[in-house]
Formats: sequence, C-alpha cells, structure tokens
Amino acid sequence: MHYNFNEIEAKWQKYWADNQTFKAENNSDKEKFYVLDMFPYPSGAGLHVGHPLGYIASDIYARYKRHKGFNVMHPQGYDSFGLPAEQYAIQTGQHPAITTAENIKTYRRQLDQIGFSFDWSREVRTSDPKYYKWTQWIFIQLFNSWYNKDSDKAEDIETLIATFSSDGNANINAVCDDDIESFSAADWNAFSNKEQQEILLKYRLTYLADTEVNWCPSLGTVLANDEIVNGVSERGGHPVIRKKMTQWSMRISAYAQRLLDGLNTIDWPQPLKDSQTNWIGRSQGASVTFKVLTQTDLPLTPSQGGGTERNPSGQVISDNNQAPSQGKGTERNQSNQSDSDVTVNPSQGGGAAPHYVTGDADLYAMLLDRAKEMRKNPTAAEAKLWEVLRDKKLESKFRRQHPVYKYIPDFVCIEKNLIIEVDGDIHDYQVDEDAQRQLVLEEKKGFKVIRFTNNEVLNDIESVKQKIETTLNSPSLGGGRGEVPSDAREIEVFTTRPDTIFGASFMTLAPEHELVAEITTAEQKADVEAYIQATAKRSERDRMADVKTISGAFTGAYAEHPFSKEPIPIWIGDYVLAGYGTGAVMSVPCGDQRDYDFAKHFDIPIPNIFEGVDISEEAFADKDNTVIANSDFLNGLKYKKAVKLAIYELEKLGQGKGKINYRLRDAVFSRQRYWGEPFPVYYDESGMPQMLNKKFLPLALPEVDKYLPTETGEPPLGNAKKWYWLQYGEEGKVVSKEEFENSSPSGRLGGDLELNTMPGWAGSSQYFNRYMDPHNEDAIFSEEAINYWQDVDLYIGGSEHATGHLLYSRFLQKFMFDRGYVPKDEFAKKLINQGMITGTSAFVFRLDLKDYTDSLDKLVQGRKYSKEEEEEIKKFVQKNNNKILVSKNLLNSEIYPNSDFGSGQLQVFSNFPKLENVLKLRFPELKNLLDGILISVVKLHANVSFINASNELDIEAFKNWLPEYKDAVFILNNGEKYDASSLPLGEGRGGVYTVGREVEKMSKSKYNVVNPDDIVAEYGADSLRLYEMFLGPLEQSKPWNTAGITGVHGFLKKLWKLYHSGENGAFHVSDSPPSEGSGEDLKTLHKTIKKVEEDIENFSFNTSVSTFMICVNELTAQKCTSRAILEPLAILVSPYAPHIAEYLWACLKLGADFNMDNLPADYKGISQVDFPVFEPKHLVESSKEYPISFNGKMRFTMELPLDLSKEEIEAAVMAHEKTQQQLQGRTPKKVIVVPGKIVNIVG
RNA sequence: GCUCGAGUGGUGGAAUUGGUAGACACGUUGGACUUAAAAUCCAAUGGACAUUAGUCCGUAUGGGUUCAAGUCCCAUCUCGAGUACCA
Repeated sequence: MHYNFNEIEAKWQKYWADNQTFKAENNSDKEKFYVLDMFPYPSGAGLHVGHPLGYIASDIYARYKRHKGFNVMHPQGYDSFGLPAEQYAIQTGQHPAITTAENIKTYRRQLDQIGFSFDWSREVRTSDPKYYKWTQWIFIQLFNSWYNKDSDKAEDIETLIATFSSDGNANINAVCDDDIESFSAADWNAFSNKEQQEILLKYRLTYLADTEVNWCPSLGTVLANDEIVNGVSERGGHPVIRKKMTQWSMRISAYAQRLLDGLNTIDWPQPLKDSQTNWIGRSQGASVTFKVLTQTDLPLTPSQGGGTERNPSGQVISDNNQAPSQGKGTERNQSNQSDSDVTVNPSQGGGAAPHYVTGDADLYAMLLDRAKEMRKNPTAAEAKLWEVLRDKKLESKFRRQHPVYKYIPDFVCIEKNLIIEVDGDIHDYQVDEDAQRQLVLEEKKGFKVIRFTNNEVLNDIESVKQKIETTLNSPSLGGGRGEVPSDAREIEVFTTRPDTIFGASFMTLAPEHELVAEITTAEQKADVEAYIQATAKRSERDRMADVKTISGAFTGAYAEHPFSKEPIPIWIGDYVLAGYGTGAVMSVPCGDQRDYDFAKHFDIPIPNIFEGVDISEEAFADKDNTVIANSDFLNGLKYKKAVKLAIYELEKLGQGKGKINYRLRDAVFSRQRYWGEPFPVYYDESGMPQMLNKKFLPLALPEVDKYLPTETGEPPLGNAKKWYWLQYGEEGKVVSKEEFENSSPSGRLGGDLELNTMPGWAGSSQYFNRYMDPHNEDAIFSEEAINYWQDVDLYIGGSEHATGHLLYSRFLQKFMFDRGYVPKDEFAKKLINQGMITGTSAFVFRLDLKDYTDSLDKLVQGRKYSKEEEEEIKKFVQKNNNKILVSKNLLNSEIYPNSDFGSGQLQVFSNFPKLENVLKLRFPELKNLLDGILISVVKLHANVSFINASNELDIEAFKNWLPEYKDAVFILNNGEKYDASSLPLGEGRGGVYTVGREVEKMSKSKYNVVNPDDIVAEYGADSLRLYEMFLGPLEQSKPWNTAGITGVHGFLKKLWKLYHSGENGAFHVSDSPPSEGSGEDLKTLHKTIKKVEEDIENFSFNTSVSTFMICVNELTAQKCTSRAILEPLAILVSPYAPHIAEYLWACLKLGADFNMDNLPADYKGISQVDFPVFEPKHLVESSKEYPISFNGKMRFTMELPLDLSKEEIEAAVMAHEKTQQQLQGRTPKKVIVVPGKIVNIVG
C-alpha cells in the first residue's frame, strides 16, 4: 500500500465531523483549556498559505492539550461585518449578506480540508442577528454605566442618578465630559427630564457628542485613530480630514491606567505590549496655569519695534524700549488693574472687545466717564464693601462701578455673572426703576442680582460677606458669560519637566487654541491670522511630512511667569498640537529641542538653567544628568527633587499640580456604513437618544435600495424605507415614517432610529466570551459557562491588531468585569503573534531595445554607421523589442536596471558581460552593430506556479499565460535560444530558463500567491501543516517557497514506510518487545518525546518537525517494527499530522483491513489517547564523546565513561596520543575539565 | 527622531543555562535504478589552501570579559516592526 493522503485525509475529516470529535462540553471533570484563533474576515479572495499558519499552530497546541487530558475548547467563527462586502454591494448591488455567506462557504471548505480540530458547533458570525443582538446589548450596558473614579470602576448609571438626587454632583468623582456645571440635589430634581438626560449623557460610558473626527470623504465614513496610517486611511489609502460630527463615542480613556497596569498581568509579546503602552501614552508631569497679562499689566512695550507705544485708550504707557523678557518686572497692582480695565474703549481697540467689556457699545464712552466719576466718590457703604470684594478676597474677581449693558451696577463679578447692589437712601424713590433694571439684567443678560442696604453693609459686613460667598458658590449661578469661560485669561499647559519652569522664556499655543483670537493684539492680528490660515490649509499629511520647517507667529500677548512674575511672550506654532494635552506648552528652549529650534529661529532668548551644560548648539534634554541652576529655589537640585519641589510650590500658588496625561482618546464608535451592527437606539421627540429594551433585540439591519449615502448626505441606513421605532407599552416594532406619523401619539414611544452603524471592532470585542455559550438566547452567556471557561488560555493572531481589536477587547473585558458579568478582567492569559508568510516572487528578464544610432551619445563615442547598418539595426529593434527574455544567470550581476536605466548599453554590458557574448553569438547579424542599440533589462513578475523547485520556468505555461510573449525568444542559461521556430525539435538543447526570485508580500498583483487548495491536492493537508510549521519560528516572518515542501512530504512517506515494512509495502508491526534490534529504539523514542513535549510547550513547532525527521530516520535505520515504539510515535505525530496519525492508529488498533464505515462502537480515535510519558531512564548514557579543545578550539573527540572523575578524565586525555601531538612537547598551563561537557587544554 | 526586534552557508533555519557552529530540510553536484522521465536510494556540500593526513579563516563590523563567546558587555553599521512635532 502506498501513502494515499487524499483518500485518508478526506475519510478522517468526515469521521471527525460525523462524530463531533472535537466538540467541547461546558461541564467536565477535566481541567479546561481554551485555545483561540483570531477569527477571520471572510474575504472574497479566500485563503492563501499565509492565513492558516496561526490556525495550524493553535490546532497543534489544542490537540496536544487534549492528549494531555484537558477539556479543550477550540472554536472558530467569522468577523463577517466589514467594508469589502459593502464596497462590492455598492459596485454590484449584491446584498453584503449574500457575498458574505458565499465567502464563508469558501473559507469553511478551505479550513475543513486542512483538518483543524475546531468545535464548529460553537461557530459565531458577527453579522448574524442572533450574534449581534449581544453586541447591541453590550452597547446598552455601556450606555447605562458611568465610571466612578473613587471606586475606580464602571457602575450602573442608577447609582449616579441616586447620588444626583440626594447630593447633587459636587462630590461625584467621575470620568466625564469636562464642561459639566455643578448642581445641587434640589437643582437636579428641578431639572426637566431632558435636562437630566443631557447631563447623564456627559457621564455615560458611551455617549453622543460633537467630536472632531477623522472624516474620509472617499470612503464616506469616519475612521478611528488606529484605522489611519500615515495620515491616510488604512484601507485604500484615501486622504482623511478633520471634521466635527455628532458621533457615538466610547469613554475608553477612563480605563487608560488600568489598561496599562493590566499589561503586567498577561503573557503577551513585548512588542505588542510596547505598542499598547505607546498608544495609551502615559506621561507624568504637571499642569501649570499661566496668567495672561493684559496690555496695561505690562510695564514695558511688547513689540520688537522701537519708539513709544500707546495702549488702545491712547494713554502713553511707556517709552521704555527694552524687550520684555530682559526687563525687570514691576510690581503689579491689582486694584489699579481693575480700574484701568474699564479704560479700554472697545470702539478703538481694533479687535473684538475683551470679554470684560460688558457695557453697551454705543453708550460705552458715556458710561465709562460716569463710572470713573462714581468710583472717585464712593459712598461709605460702597467703600466698605469694596474693601471686602477687591483683590479677589472672596476668590472671585469683582469690578466696581463697571458698565453692564446700559447700567453701571455697584459691583460685578463677570466670571460668575453676579451683580451686587448697595441701595442707599438716595435710591428709595427709585424702587420701580431698580426693579426694572434688575429684570433686564437678570432676564436678558443672565446676571444674578443681590441687593444689600447701606445699613447691612455698614453694620453687619460679616453676614453680607457670607451671603455673597454662599451665592458665589451656588451652582445655580451661571458659569460666566456664555462662550467666554471663567478662566479665559489663563493658559493651562501640561509639562513633563516642571523642574525647568525657570527656563521657560516663551509660551507656544497651537494655532487652533481657543484663546488665540482673544489675546492677539491689534498689531499682531494680521500676522497671526495669516499664520492660522496657512496652517489650516496644510493637510495633516503635509504637516506630518514637513516637521523640519519651523514656523509660528507672535500674538503680541504676554503671560506671567508663575514664580518670577516676568512677562513671557505668547507665540503660536504648529509644532504644538491642539489635540494633545491642553494644546499649549510652556517653552523651555534650553531643555527641549523643538523649543530650542523655535527660539533660535525667532530670536527668542534661551536662558540656561542647567549647571555646567553647554547649550550653545542644542538643547539639553537628559533628565538623569540634570542639575538645575538660575532657578531661584530649585538651584542645585537634581531632576527628581526639582520636579517635586516645583509642583509643591505651584500648588501653593494655586497655579499648578502634578498631573498624568494620556495620549489615548475616547474611541469614536459611529460609522456611516451599511454593513455593520445597527445601534439599538432611537431618538425621541426631544431628540434625546433612547435605548431599546433588551427584549426588542436584535434590532435587525434594514433593507436598503442602495448602499451609498443618501442625497442629503446621511449614512446608507437613511435609504431604508422602514427605519422608525414605534412602541406602545410592551409592543414595539420597526416601521416606516408614514406608519409612525399616522400612529396615535397617545402612549407612543419611539422616533427615528440611529442611522450610523457600529465599527468593525464592535463585534470582535467580546466574541471570545460568546463562544462559551453561543446559542444562549437569554443572555450573552450563562454564568455557568463563563465561570467554567473563565478566559482564553492561548490566543493566536496577527500583530496588526495591537492597538485596535486587542485594546478595545481588553477595555470591554474590564468593563464587563466591573459590571460583574465576567470573572476575569483580562480576557487572554497568553497571546502569540504569528509572523507573516511572505511570497517568493519570480521574475523573468526582458530586454528593451532602442535604436541608438540617432543618439547624441553615438557621436560622443565616435562610431558611425552606414545606411545599411542603420537599416539593419532599425529592423532588429523593431522585430525584437520586448521580445527577448534572458535567463537570470546571464545577468551575473545583482543590479537589474529597470527601463528607466538610460545611461547606455556600455554600462549594461559592463554589468552583464555574459549577456553581451551570448547576444553576439545568437544574433550574428548584430555582431558589429550591438553598440547601436540601447538595451535595458526589465524585471517582469512571472506566476510562481510556473516555477519548479530549481527556479526553472515552464516556458510554455508562461507563454500561454501571457500571449504577448508567444513569439518571444527565450535565451536559456546555457546561452541557447528557445523560440517558436526552434520547436518542437529545438528545445534549447538541454538548457533551462532560470528566473530571478525575490521575497515580497504575498499579493495577487505580484503573482506570488499560493493557494492552500493546490498544496493540499498535491501533497496533502498533513504535508501543508508540517511544512508551515517547518518554515521557521512561529512569530517570525518568513518566505514561502513551495519547492521546500518535498522535504516534509518525503518525511511523511518515510513515516508511512516505517509502519508498512511488510511485503509489497503492507502494514506491519511486530509485538516483540523493543530494543531487540540495535537496542537504540527506546532511546530514540524517548529523546523524541522529551524534545517534542518541550517544543510544543515553548511553541517551537519548527524544531519538533526536525525532531520527527531525525526520529524516523533513526528508527528506519534501526529497522524498527516494534508496536511499543510505533504506537507512541503515532501519538507524538498526531497533533502535527493528524490524518496519517489517525489512519496509522486505526491500523495499529484494528489491523490494516479495518472498515472505515463500520468501526467498532467503542473505537477511540487517536485524539482521545494520552500523550506518551517521557522516561528519563531510557536516555541514561554510560559514556560521552568528549570534545577536546586546545585554547578553546576543538581538535578531536574521545569517548570516555561518564562516571570518571575530573582527574581521571584529565589523565585519560593527557595520555591520548593526539593530545601529545597537539602539545608538541609543551606543558599545558591549565586543563579545564567540565565532566559531561568538554575538556579544554590551555597552554 | 524615538521604542522594540533581528543580522549565522546558495536558501529556510538549528545551536533552551557561554562548552563540538551550521542540526533538520531545500537547492546544487556526483552516483545507482530506468529506453527516458518522475519517483526512490546512496554520497558530497561554509570558505581557502592541501586534497592522503592536515592547516588556516569563519555567526554584520570593531573592541572587551572568559580556560572557552553566535550566545555576555561596549561602540558602530545594516535591515525589519511599531510610533511619530506627545511638550
């Protein structure tokens, strides 16, 4: 019998399927083991040989673990939502579900024929409504959760609502939007339902927000950060722009620290952990608040120009021409500042009025004059109260007699929208007018007005003060005047180097920073606006590509250094990114190269604050060797201490605190696609999003006529005729717009459904848990199932998912853990990234010919051709251009010039002298004319299926494939011609055409894709499995070369022969005890058991294939036929080559004539047999072949018993004749003896 | 630029803790069998000199530690992956 792999493999695959051999039970006495592959996206192209690599590795491991007595779950499924099926739908109109189903069928067939031990009863498909029901359910759970920083976990939104209604939000420590105003319990309870919903949305873990997103116009959808590579879309490479859209987002940033910490608890590849760490991007430092100085705060002229400057009010403020950063700061006078603020007249200011100008513009000048008058003559009560309010004594800044609208109230706190009036006697007759004025201020201008009488102020200032304080702290007080935040005149920066704060000689804001317009002075306005426009024009990509160019603009504004109180200029520059930190930096040119370059470029001073460091050439960024100087209280300190002290001092000033910043942003969760999970969300009458009740899930994807966005630019679901939610009580359904509008409003719930769908990672972030109980219709999985299977023990997949799928899955696992659904907060204990299998492209080499007789170079070379010669050349070129293909060995150079190579034939031939000779030989008419032709060599991909193991081209197949070369001339490696005319007798006289080979990514366009179907048909699944493992280490990227498969295929044949040593290759094993032959067979077996076991545990599958080969070679040489050896061997091999192992096992157990269709009822396949146990006693050696080296160089070996002592070994070695020969009479200085290892003689 | 990983025959790759470098294969060359091919089997195969013995050189390069270095340390070069003005 010969090894008929096709028949064997088909039969046993059927046997496994029929018997559900690999079905895993959810309750078992055995220990569980969960082996998982990243489920594939079923693409139309089907599998190539690179795809199964990881599946084969995991399958070997799963089978091995079954042999080791584990209850192994090894499921498989499909990540079947996604773009390609949708693009195909757009092009052809075929529903993505149909495309997907077809592709899955192909995948399944291809997977089945490789013999995986998948438990297909657990298959999931993300696009199956029964599956995405639970994806929608998870979304609802996220919506109904918030992140409590105090307990450091996600909690039910109800706990938040309970706290709101009992205590307001003052003491809530949550991860939430940053624009939340504080409110009391009373406020909360007084809010309308809509207001409450709006507030809750700012806390939910998935929330609807206007976010700046990466919009890809070509794809018509937004992309997550991890879907963008080098500024263009990962799929298709389309440009991406920033755009504001209302989108669902996931508050993954809440988990930044835990995602980081969790990495220490899992056995994942370091590069993958590194890239997650990088992606999360934690940096520790401080946030520092800089006050922006107003014009009048500045003692000195801000601009570089000379001469006297005027402030906008026309008042001469300085004739001092010193640059501000060099000048001394003068003491600032707070009360002066307050007063002088109002002297700014907006009508002359040039730009937008400063935010504190609240007076009516038309009346402003008049009001201002009156206000000034009034300030000079305060009443006693006003003066007394001013003493309490001025200089921020109550934390909030008050202004007195400050014009507001048409009035001049006594005291105003603009930041808090609070007006304080002191009613003197004089006002008594004015009650009506005051009431009117209050109404206007409160209703129209949004101020709160509180009044005190003169008496109250004069007699009980304490209670007045208290009342003002209470009012100031009341959350009902507005947060300031609309668009201008209360801290508008402060700039917050994040820095990792607070120790270098005294080196900050300027500040830089991102051009997009919200304060830029506000602080820019009139003189600088033009500059700044021009710069902002210039940066806005540049695409993300340009900005990234061009990081060398330094650009920026001065705003004219200054900030106050928190410690030195010096004014420092505020610049804008596009090297500061709006999206990171606060979009502003304190620039320390001496300690940061970018700041340094910027300062150099714009001639900004670079103060040196490092001891003994030269910064004349570049910045000094080395933290470890830092000693701070010129920095007041930080002088002489090292980095760590200086950081601590700087933060401490900043905290004392209230201008900073230690802070940890993360790069990780919340994940945008909406996609404007059709082929994805619909959100279980409708929008009610007030426009607020509402979740569908769980019992209405799944909300199935609607049918649409076309898969493109609607004419109004809405996502494809906008095309659906029925996409309204209509619900009365317990009954709900999806209806058309008409049906909804015609339904009775009484008791009706519902509204239009969400038009976006979920992104690709939605369905893949918990699928590993769904496998545990995939058919459960009441829950995502049962408690019993999750508690039994717990988590994935081994996860194998590609590293390209490092910052996408794998990060989101960890995030969702932690969320599920917080909410008590899963027992583990990391879903996969161990993860391995399989490497990519690259293709080995094949090339033929075409000669491109060009008539060279007219060329200028010809004259330079001084060669002249006769008319006849020129004719001859022209004729030849015309006939043979692009028609001559030469064998690789004629191009005996590593340089293959392409068609652009134009420096003349001389260089071509100096590179390829062999080619020149051959051409002269084969085309005798050209013998003296070759100089007249410009020849360049062009590489062409040839389909790898035409290439044999020796890199020889099947010329006829190639010609059939590319008919344009039907009449081409092939010049073979022996210099012979092979062309249409030389057929059929010519045949190139034994020559062959050798192709060039290069490793490239496997791709259709490179014609180097190898289909596993072909391999399986020709060599069998077991050969494919073995060869994929044999190629090299699992994690490593390595090239596929089909030729090499003969090695492992030959091994399988040898293995077969070992069991078929009978007459005519009949199956034969002997029951005689082992070691009857050479006595070495047990040693061979146990050596193999040991090595294979170690290899599998270490995922070193390539070396165990070698081990099998060695084992079979040895047993063959030993003529082993012993059942005691061959049975364990079959088990050892079975994880790798399960089909042949199953067959041999059946022969061993039932005899070679067993009937596949009628196996004994109690027959157990090889997969259910225990793994052989390694017994060290078989490997005990009595002697060792010692390498004897001299000065570390091995010279010869000698066999010595292992039980010799060091001294005995030394004596034996020294006595050896070869030792004496090596020493040539010298006496060794030293003899190193390592028993059982080596002897080294020094001297 | 930064972070990580890797450089070993013609090729894929072995060498788990420093201890016989190149296991196991592919390819190549020679041979056997065959009308021939395929298949199979045998032998050789890091390089150089010698070709009988043997000698020297060899794990990207240059240093170092050690009785002994592919393996450990330092520097340099090259390639790959990730990331990128992250303050």
